[in-house]
Amino acid sequence: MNKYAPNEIEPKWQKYWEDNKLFEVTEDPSVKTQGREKFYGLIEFPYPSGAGLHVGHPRPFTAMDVICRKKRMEGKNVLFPIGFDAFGLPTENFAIKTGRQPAEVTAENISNFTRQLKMLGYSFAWDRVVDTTDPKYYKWTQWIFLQLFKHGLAYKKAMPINWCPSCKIGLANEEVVDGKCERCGTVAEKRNKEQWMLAITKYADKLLQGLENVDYIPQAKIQQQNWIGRSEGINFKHRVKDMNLEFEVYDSIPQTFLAQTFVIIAPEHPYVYEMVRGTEHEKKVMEFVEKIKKKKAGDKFDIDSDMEGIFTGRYSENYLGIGRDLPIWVASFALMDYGTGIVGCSVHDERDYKFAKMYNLPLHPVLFPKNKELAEKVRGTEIFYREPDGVLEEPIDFKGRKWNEVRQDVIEYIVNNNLGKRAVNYKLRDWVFSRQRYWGEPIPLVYCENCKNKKYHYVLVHGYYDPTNFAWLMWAKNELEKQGHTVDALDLPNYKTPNVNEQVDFLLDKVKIDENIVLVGHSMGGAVVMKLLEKINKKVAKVVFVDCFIRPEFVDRPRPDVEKSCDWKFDFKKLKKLSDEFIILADSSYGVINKGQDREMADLFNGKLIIANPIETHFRAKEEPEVLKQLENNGWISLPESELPLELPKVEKYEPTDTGESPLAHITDWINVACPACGSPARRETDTMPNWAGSSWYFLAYTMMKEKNGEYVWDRKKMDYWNPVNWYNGGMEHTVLHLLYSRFWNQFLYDIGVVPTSEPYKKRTSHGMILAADGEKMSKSRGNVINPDEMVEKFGTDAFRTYIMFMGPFDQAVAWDTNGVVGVRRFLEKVWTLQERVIASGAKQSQGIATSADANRLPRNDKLTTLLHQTIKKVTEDIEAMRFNTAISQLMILVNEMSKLEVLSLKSYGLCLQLLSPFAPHLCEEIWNKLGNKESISKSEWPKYDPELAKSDTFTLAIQINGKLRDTLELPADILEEEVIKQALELEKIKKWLEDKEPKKIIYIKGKLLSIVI
RNA sequence: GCCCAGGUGGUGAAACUGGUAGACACAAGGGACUUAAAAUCCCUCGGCAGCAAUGUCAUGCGGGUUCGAUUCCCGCCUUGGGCACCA
Repeated sequence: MNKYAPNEIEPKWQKYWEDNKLFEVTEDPSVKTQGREKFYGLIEFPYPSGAGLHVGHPRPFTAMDVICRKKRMEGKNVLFPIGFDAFGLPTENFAIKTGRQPAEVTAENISNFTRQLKMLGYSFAWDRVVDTTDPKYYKWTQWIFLQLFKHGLAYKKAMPINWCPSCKIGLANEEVVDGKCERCGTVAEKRNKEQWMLAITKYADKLLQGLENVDYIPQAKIQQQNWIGRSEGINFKHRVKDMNLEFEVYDSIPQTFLAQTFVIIAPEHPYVYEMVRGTEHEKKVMEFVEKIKKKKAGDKFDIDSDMEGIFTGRYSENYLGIGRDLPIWVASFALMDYGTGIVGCSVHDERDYKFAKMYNLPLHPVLFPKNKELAEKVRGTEIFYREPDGVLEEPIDFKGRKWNEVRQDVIEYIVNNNLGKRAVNYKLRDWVFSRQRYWGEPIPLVYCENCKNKKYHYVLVHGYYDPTNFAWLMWAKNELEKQGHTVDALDLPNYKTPNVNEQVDFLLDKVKIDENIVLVGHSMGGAVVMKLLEKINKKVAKVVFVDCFIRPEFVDRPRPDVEKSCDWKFDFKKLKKLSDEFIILADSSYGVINKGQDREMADLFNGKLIIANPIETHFRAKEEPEVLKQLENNGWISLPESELPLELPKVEKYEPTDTGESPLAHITDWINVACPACGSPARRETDTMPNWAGSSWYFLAYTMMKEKNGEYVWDRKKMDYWNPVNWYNGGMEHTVLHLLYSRFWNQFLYDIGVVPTSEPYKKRTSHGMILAADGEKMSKSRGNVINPDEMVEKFGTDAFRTYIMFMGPFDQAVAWDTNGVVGVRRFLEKVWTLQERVIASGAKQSQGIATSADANRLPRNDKLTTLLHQTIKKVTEDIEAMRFNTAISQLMILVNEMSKLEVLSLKSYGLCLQLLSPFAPHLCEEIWNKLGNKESISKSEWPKYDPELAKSDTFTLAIQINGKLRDTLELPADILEEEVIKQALELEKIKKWLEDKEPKKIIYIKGKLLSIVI
């Protein structure tokens, strides 16, 4: 027998796998995959840093490799891909320092990572490798962004960024240490900059609901839910005394509404100035506002310890009609972007309480009024009542009633009595998508002044029973006219008993239709717009449908007049060609038009679907800003899809410009382009996308068809076969943001019909970090990084992999211990040495080895057979549950037992190798081959255990007296309870402990324990 | 501060669903083989008391539920992850 030489056998088998394309897979059901279930295992693709792979990476990679190797042996068609998430700060900062091209550095890093990953023997489908910085890849990242833009989910907003006045560069949060620039130590400032935002908040509910049907580890689900932070509360209406000003106050704990004694408003709120303008309070209040704004802009602002406020001099008049006026304060801890930016305060909130104490504001510890109606409804009301102005010091006794029951009752009461209306709020904020950096995907948009200033003629068409002065039409007309457009918003004839054709003729008579027209229909007005278009058959600039329908089906009540108003037959093929832009605006509450018609219309027109939260159901309010937003043109024009990818141009300097724009702003040839819409001079967007972008859809890229030239083709058939991902493992540090962002993109892509499922990942698990030997995080600066190259060189890949799986529970952080690798290497040596005993058994090497079917033919009543079957069971179950450490310890127990035997059957040894092969694939391939098998062990069938053979025929009974272990007893497995008790009570030790006392109670846990109480 | 997850021998840890706490390894000590070393094999290995049998304490700390708690409940201490421009 040769010595175990991993450095010889490992490269040999890696080459064999690669040459034979063993882990490349096809999704063509007609070829190899017939009748086989697919399995898509995914790991978070690495960021190819210059430092190379460190031992933290292999933990999740090895885990998923073990799972995938096992699934393959179980007969699944397994896709296990790999790629590189290569855009981002570290490479860019390296480029700035060294003056090298980021693309060049990235290519080097990727090639080093590839070498290391191959060295570790992973069964990756290397033919599908992706690189987010490859223009062929980011073509689709840009394409997805354009879809988001076209569907109204990308918008610009002024947001503060960190800015170093000395380096003249925008800083990432990470680069600001103690409020100072990481590189030069200058105090960082905040600067306001227009940024592209993605409206992830519009998906808040979907992202929440989607969690119900996925199998994520509980922490991940909870973290996602908490991050989205949905709360259902009440918006209370307030009126400012002596002013014509009303506002709404959002309260997520409306149970306490009557205890409110003051109102606070966020310093940034525009109403603050309104309220104090021209009063004696103006100067002081506005100074305070400025001070807080500055404080908040700094890094150190702490919402709780920096609490302060100032009285505005204003009162909320006759609060909720109960005859009390509440003082209105501006306070540092009121947040503009949560709720309405105005908070009603009571003693029941810790912050409010602290604030009230600080400024000596009155407190009413009243939960409910002595209101007869409510008292009857909420049984036991009096127990919640306290005298006004008495400060509540002790907790409230709810006498068994649950907070939530009380809450629902109170909410109902408030709504029924018109004191406020239901409102939902989320903690989730929109996603800041712009980066003023070089090394990211360019945002494929162009800003065109000419398009922005272009004037249109708007035709606003109202619906059934909606005189124009009731809905938003007159308001929108006014707003659009202010912007210099011309508008027709006419009252249609006979709108109470409408005839669509009559209305169309009426409009044709009054309005000249040409390419400069924007048609806007509200509700039934949509039908008028469609019939009008059909009749004139001329192209218009834009068509907007505001909660329209193509069939008169209603959610709330039937409308026979509407049903009769036209034939409800439209030529969508023809209509579709009559404008380049169709916008379908739907009411998210679906209070009038049923869900589904919006999607259908968007499909029929190939239009942009926007699901909005109108101020009133069905957009009945006088002012609907979302409608106006869709009508306005902000000058941002998307590149035609055919011009993608928009490639990153090469630049000389990677530093941003002094103005805070990205380095791309230096390149005038690149920036100045002809507007794709009108041809006049326009400017490209110079911001790039964040690192999150490329990683928000990479799991789809793996399943896209990649052509010989590396071009990706969005092939639905292939995507439908592989998606969703069956099992996604990643770090806990990614369970909030990355997971949420990629779920958002996937849900959006599902909504526009280009991916098969709304949720991208069926199952999500997480691994713990590998720490350095000193228990600290591994980092270059600490100098405690362990390099896998060195480990593989010393101990071999198999020992390295097996140790990583053995070192501790997979989901917890563990410190690296090189000594531990020694122990595992010893174990593998033992496995290798066992070959001798197989040969000694007389088995011929040529005869081949056991398959799982043969396992049942192992001798019965043999201790090793029982252990072998127990091991098959345990290893199979443990891998599935990611309990790799105990799977390996079980294999160690098996191998220790085998080592004690003089002769080992070929069958037993073969089974042992199969079970070990996912962890130590090279070693097992080598021995498997030496034993005479022609095919790779990965092609063999995963062993199955026989439950009968896995059972032992005896067990050890533990005997407790008063909960303490006093003796044990070896008994046959099938013994009856009476016999157990009889035998136990006869034991000398037990007799001694009982001292002739009669047991009060005897509890028998079958096959385990007997508990005697005296 | 807020959200999430941990805390068991000298070390990494194990313990199914509330049922013998410390499996499997590492380190350490002792022994066998060897001229010697490496490798391998055997033994010991949570604390305290005891020659031993055995007893007793012990799963971050304090309480509770239970015949029985590392496991469930309440309070506290502590370590790690995330907190929106690191990825």
